[in-house]
Amino acid sequence: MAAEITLSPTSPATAKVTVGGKPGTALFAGCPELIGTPFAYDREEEIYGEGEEAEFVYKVVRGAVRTHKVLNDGRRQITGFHLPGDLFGLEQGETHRHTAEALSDTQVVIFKRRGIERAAARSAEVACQLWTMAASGLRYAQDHMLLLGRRSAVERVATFLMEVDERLGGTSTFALPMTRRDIADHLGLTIETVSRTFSQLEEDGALLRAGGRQVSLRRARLRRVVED
Amino acid sequence: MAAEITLSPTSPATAKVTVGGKPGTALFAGCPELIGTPFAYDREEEIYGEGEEAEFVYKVVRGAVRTHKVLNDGRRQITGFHLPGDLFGLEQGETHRHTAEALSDTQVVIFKRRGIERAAARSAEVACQLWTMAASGLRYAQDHMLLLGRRSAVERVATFLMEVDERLGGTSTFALPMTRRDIADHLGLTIETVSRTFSQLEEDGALLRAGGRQVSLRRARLRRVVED
DNA sequence: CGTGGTGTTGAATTACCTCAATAAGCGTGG
DNA sequence: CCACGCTTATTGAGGTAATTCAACACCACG
Repeated sequence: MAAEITLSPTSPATAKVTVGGKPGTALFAGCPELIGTPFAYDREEEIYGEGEEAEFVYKVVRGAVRTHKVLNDGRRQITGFHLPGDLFGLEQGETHRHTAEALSDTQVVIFKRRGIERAAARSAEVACQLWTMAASGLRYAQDHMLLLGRRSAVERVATFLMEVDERLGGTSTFALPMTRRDIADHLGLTIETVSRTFSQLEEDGALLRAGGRQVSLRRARLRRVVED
Repeated sequence: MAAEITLSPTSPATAKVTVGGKPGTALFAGCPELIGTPFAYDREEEIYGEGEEAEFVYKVVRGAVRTHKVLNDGRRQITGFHLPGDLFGLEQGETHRHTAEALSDTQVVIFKRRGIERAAARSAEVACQLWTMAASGLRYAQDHMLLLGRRSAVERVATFLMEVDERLGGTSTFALPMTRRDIADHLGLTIETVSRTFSQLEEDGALLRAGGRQVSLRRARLRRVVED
């Protein structure tokens, strides 16, 4: 499980890439020195561990990543899933506050944190972008606090499915990139409860399943489950 | 409960104050135009509501504030308590994403959000401070996600007590500034469970109580309850 | 002294968990 | 293409931590 792999991101990939964000809003705009290096991880490979020095910042190109925290007895809380286009691993402070692992074979582009910080110290525009990213992470975390603190199992799962759908393009038919365990550890439930809840939602006609991961949502019904 | 009070913070308090943060790290340093206006709220008074335009940013001077989110059926999650020295209400985006209310009679200093944003657009230093604040909020929220998703009632209450103690100065004897309901709604529990857990912790010798709010912690014991 | 808000305690209920068995995917190699 | 083994997912039965409902105690304040 804990694949102890030492990254040496300085050696590989010679092709450097300047990386923009979503069309229009280039990431770290106007900072030519902030170029990213492509990098890849295998399924279940650790990208960085909690407590390690935060040397890099990552942007998902293909695949998916989870970040989590663990208690010493193994209880785990997944704080976020990161899909193509998402940035993760951006800390201020010297160390990572959680662990990141690839859900599947994943390509990322990495940036040196120091470089970003130096750019932010000079450019108000870059610094504002960092603020924006932290703020949107904060919004997500606060919404999730409400979910974890006050919502029932069905509500959690329904909310989660709609969220993933949206982030995957909103086609309402897709393959979940994560296991039941990952979902459970994100929603503060057990795998069994997640599984049962999927079954229940299917019975209620709120979704269709094909082979575990593949789902097709009836969004209106799901929305009625969450109702707020 | 929902005291609908219209604030007109433009009219009152003539005494303007420039406000620094913790000693050494002045808040919005080097920005003389960012001065705060003192303002006060009564116990249980709403400071701003979810969805309202985010016109001001607030810094607690005396008293205490809670910020929360609600579901339409009334379930509530308190996302944070704000004690003297803390900043709250800082959004990026036009509207507040939660409601803020005074726990007790509270004095704050308010800043115009636009002013701060304008300063950030010009000064990398100010922008970096905004990033820092958002990032520390994010760290808190992520720790709290772990608590809400994976910890038992005793662990939640014990963690909470140690946190409040620390933020109040770490004397381990203090009066909780919030009700059982507030604590419950912060920890994702019911008032009864919080109450029972206090009793249990007292039996276990992890704390002493005097009249509901007043507590005296045996920190070593509490730490053993949380254990990690 | 009442009165209303706040906190505690008890008894019964329940949503979710734990333990355990079975089934369904899925990659590998014959 | 099927058999095999391994991982992942589903389902059932029983247990439990936390909730719900309800009664009572405690102040603070008129």
